[in-house]
Amino acid sequence: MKEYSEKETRILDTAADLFAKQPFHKVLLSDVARAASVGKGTLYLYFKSKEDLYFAVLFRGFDVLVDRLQKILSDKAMPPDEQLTAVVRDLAEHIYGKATNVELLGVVMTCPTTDEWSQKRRELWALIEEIIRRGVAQGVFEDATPALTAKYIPGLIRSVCLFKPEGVDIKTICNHACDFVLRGLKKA
Amino acid sequence: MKEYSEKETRILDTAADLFAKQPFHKVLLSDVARAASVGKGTLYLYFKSKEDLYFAVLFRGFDVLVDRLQKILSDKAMPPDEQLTAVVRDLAEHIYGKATNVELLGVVMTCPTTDEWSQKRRELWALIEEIIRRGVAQGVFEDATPALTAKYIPGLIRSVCLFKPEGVDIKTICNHACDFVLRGLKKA
Amino acid sequence: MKEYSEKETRILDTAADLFAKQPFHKVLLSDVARAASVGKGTLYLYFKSKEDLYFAVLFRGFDVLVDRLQKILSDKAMPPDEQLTAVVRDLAEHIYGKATNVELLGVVMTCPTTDEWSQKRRELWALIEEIIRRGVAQGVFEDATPALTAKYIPGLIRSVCLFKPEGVDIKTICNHACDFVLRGLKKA
Amino acid sequence: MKEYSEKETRILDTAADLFAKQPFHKVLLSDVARAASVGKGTLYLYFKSKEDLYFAVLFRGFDVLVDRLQKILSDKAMPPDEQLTAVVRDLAEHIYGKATNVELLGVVMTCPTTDEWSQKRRELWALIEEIIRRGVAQGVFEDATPALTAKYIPGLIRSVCLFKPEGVDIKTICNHACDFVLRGLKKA
DNA sequence: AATGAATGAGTGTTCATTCAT
DNA sequence: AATGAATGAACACTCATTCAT
Repeated sequence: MKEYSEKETRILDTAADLFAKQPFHKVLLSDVARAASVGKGTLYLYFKSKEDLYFAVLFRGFDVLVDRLQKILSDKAMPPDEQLTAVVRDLAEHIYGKATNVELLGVVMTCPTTDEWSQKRRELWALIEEIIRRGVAQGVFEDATPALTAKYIPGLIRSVCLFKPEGVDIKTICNHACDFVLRGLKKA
Repeated sequence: MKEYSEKETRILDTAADLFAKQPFHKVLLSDVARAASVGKGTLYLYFKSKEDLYFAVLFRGFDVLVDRLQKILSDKAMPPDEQLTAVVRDLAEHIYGKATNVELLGVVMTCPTTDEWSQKRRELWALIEEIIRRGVAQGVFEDATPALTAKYIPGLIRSVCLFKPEGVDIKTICNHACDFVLRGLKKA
Repeated sequence: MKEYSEKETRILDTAADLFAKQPFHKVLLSDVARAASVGKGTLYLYFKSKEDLYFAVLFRGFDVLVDRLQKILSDKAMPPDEQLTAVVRDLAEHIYGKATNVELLGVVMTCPTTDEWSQKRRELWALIEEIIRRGVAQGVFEDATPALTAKYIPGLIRSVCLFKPEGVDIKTICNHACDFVLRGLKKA
Repeated sequence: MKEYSEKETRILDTAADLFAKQPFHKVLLSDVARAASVGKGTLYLYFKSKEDLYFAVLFRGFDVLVDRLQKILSDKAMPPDEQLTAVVRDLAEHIYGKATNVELLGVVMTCPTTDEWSQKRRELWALIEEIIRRGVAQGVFEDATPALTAKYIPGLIRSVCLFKPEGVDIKTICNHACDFVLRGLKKA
């Protein structure tokens, strides 16, 4: 997990909030500065450019998410299907909780091509793949291509959150998404 | 299906191309005009603003897509699981084929709130829901909430396309996505 | 008096109306065209440019005004003080009646330097000067510099109209302006 | 009197100069910026828009003028006819001195309807009216409607300046204008 | 003669970025 | 380190003018 100073954190929080509400080009750095209670120049002490700030926001969100999921995986006592359920639930809650994070999972997977990003992406996929493999090994799951399946589960969750019908609450959504994923994996 | 004049079509094609390659704020209207071989002012004869043009591009892509899928649905002789497979495959190929279309399904579902858009969104969902319902009626599918499932299938496809691992070709992707969706629906 | 074709007249009327309501740069030729029920291109059949149209509007108004006043002057039976009263009254009513004409008398006197304009300006001044001179000759007026006085009487009227206090009607305004002018001229 | 920062003053001076030489739509903000030795963006730190700058220029000129005239009024020792002469002379010199100021008195009285403007206008009129009233009280002037007379004296001066014949100098103009005004007011 | 779709030079305005304090 | 006034490159958008019909 990357570390951030107190001021960096405040800036990132503010920016995350604003980028979540509007597209990139409608977010003004002066708004970010004002909302974060720092001078406009201060932003440039921490981030090279507007784009740099944008990606920093996304990366931090992604980093936090992956870290959380890794904690689930490390609980070796939990059976794979429960782990997967927990991961799905956590992904859903995380995305659902902060509007930024919806956009996040959309861009995150494609745009930035630095090592930092590739690595983090691989961590997420590896983590899900690992759960599926364990499930297959234990005879709970059936999946010929766990690597592939792992890759679109995050997107599936994102979709479920984005396209949820009005009036359906987060619990219901989670349950349905879990069912859907598990039905696609559980051994007959 | 909305109709477009020859010149409108040329502008939309050009803009679609450019918006696919760069984010909104990096696309210049002067570039669009030059590439479409029209004067800059001409853009404004057909579209109120840059944003208007952007959404028009997205809408047209969406419109085309939905229209194509409706043709599949109207073939009453085709069994529901084949219809769903065809829809998934078509969605995947459409998205995969043009970079704009990836962005499309992301934005399309959330941003614009005009009647035109809501209506088109509903058409897409209704269409998929209808296939699932037929499948359930014929005892091929099992799904307690077809309306909900219908809502995230498009997102699922998008994810599969976005997150596809390097070097895997479109056919494989489609097949896997179809399997996944069908396993989630087929009656045991 | 310059002659204008039926269509030219319609364009000038419309333009006069619009230029009266807004400053030059806020009047669009497309608005003029629409309001005059002619094509935009048609304007250019009659006027070389936007500026040309603008000055044509002003000139016509000026021309009409001067022509009307000359009719007063030509009535040799009328005593000079009555003539002056009539001139003042006519100027006031003319300006008051159409908003364009207020602006008109402001610009008219300074801007255009063509022969056509200089000539028309001189006609107006000559006409008033002539009345004053007659008055002086008949011992009704007293004025050492009738040429100078003639030059600012039109402006005075304009001021009276522009700066009239709310709720005072045109008749009152005219009377007051007449009094003021006559007091400045009448022999003690 | 409104206060202006050093930079604001420089911008206003420059703009006043340019607006005096050309009509509004021919003055480019980039020219104003260059001539004032500031960045184009700086203009927008002080003025909301081009129009705002324009009116600010006019207002400052008006403000300066009224302030100067109020100094004349406050000299209680000066008899009313001398005060009026001084006011007329000052108005004339002010207008005559800067081309902007001609435009100024034309627009100033009608266009802007903000409180700031109405108030300043009222100050000017009140000031002249007060002089007339004093004159009437002292038996020097005769005027049934001082409020009305006050309203068109500024316009009269403007006319005298605008319509002055070629080759007549400012002194002569002033004298004539003073005579004219005083003849209209002096008790027989 | 009449039109109005098409044009693109021209301009007001914005906003990321810098730098003197 | 922190600031925010100043900047000017960059861009969306306008609108007088043209010209094919």
